[in-house]
Amino acid sequence: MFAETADYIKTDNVPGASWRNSTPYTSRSVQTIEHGASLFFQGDDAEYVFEVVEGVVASYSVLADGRRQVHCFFFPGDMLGLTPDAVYHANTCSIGKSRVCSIPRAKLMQIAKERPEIAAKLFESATAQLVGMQDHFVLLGRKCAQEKVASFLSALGARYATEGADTVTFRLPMTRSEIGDYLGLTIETVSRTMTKLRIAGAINLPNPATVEVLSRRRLERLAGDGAGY
Amino acid sequence: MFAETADYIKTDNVPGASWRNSTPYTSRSVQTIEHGASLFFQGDDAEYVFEVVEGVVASYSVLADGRRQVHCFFFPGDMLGLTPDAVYHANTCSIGKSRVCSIPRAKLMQIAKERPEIAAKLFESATAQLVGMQDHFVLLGRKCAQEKVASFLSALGARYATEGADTVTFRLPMTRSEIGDYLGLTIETVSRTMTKLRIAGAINLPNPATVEVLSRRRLERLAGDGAGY
DNA sequence: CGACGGCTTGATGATCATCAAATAGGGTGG
DNA sequence: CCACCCTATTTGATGATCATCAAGCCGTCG
Repeated sequence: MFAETADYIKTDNVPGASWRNSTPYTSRSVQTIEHGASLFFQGDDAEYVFEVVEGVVASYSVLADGRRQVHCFFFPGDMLGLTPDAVYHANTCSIGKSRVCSIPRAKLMQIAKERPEIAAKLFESATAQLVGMQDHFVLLGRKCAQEKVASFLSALGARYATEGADTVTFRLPMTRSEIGDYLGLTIETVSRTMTKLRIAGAINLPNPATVEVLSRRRLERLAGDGAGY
Repeated sequence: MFAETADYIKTDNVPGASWRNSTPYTSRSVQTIEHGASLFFQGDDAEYVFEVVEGVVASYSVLADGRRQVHCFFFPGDMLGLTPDAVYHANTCSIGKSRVCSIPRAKLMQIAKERPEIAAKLFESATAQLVGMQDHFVLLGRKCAQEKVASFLSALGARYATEGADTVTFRLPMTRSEIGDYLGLTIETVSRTMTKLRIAGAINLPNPATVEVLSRRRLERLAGDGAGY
C-alpha cells in the first residue's frame, strides 16, 4: 500500500546502516530481514514506519519473568511501526526471512500533512489494525484452546485459500512457540490441540509446518465465532 | 481533544433524532447517554465518531453463545467509533450515565483532508489506542487472575491518583460482570481476587463499588508488569 | 417490609500449564 | 553420502488455576 510512497521520498534523505541488526541499506529502502532479526525494540526511537513486502513479521511484548505475548503477525501489505509519538511501543522480529519497505517516520508524517490521501491511508491502516485486534481480544479472553487454534488456522487458511474451494494447504511460517505466544497457550497445548483437530478430521498435518485444511467450513464452526453481533 | 472540532462543523448539518436509543439531539452535538444505552452496534453504518466528554463507555463483542468480551473502556477525552470503512465493528454501551460529543464521520473525514492537524490528531488517537491495546493483549494472554485484577485496579487508580501520593480512593464505575468481561474472567473470580487483594493488604473495599488502593507501588508489583522490554 | 439485582463465598470439576521424556526432522561435519 | 547432533515437536502424567454450579448476603428500591 505504501511501498510506492517510499519512492516519493528522496532516497538521499534516508540514512544508511542504521539498523540494529546491521541489515545493509539497499538504496531502494527495501531491506531483507533475516530469520529472527528485529526491526526495532520497544523504547527505540521510531525512525521508520515499515511495510512488509514479503514474509511475516511479529510484534510482541515480554514480561519481566520471560512470559511473552505476540500481538500481531504482519503479512505483506501490512504496516508496522505506527505510533502516536516518536517511540516504538513493542518489539518485533522476522518470522523466517522477510523483506520490508522502510519509510522515515518524520518524513512520512510531513508528507501526510501535504497529501491528504496519504494521511487517509495511514489512518485507514491504523484503524484496520484496531478492528483486527478486537477479534483477537475475543480469542484471548473468551475462547478455549480448540477455538483459539481453529480460529488461527482458519484465519491463516483464508489468507491462502482460493475462491470457492473448501480445502486449503499452506505452510505455517511460525513455530509452535510463536503460535502459542500469539494465542495465549503453551506449545504443548498448541501441539495437542492440533492433533485433536487432525483426529477430528478437520485438518491434516503432513509435517509439522504444513497444514491441510480439509474443510474450511468445519474449521470455522470449531472456531466458535458463530454470528456474534 | 476533538470536542472543539465539533463546533467547526456547522450544526445544521447534523441530523437530529438519529439515535437508536432515541437520545434527543441537543443542538450542541453533545448527547447524554443513559446507563446501559448504546451509541452503536456492530454492523451499523458509521455515521458518527464520538468523543467521551463525561462518564465511561465500553466497546465489546459477543459470541453466538453469549460469551462477551469488553475490548476497551473509553474515558473522557477518548475517541470511539474510529473505523477504516463506513461501518462500526463493535458494540458499545454506556457504563452509568455518560455524555459524548458526536461528530459526523463523513464530515470529519472531509475536514481531515483540508486540515492536516485534524488528520494528525485522528491518526494519533488511533495509534494511541493501538498501543493501549497491546498491554491488554499481554494481560489477557499471559497474566493470571491476580495480575489481571491488580493491573486493572492499578490502571484505574493511576487515572484518579494525585501526583506523588501512594494511595488512591475511587469509585468503580463498572460492575463485576463488566470487569470480568474486560479481563477475561468470571464475576466470581473477579470477586474472589478482589477479596484476596484486600486480605493481602493491597486494597480496601469500603463497599463493592469503592476501591481504596493502599499502596499503588505494591499493587503495581502484583500486576506483574515488571520491566518488560 | 419484601423482593430484586449485584456481590460474595463455598464446593467441585474441567481445562490447560507444568514437568518429563520420547520422537522426528533438518543441518553439519566427517 | 551417511551418521550424528541439535532443536522443534509430540505425547504422557500430574497438578494448579479458574470456571461452573449453588447458596447466602447485602444494599436498594418499590
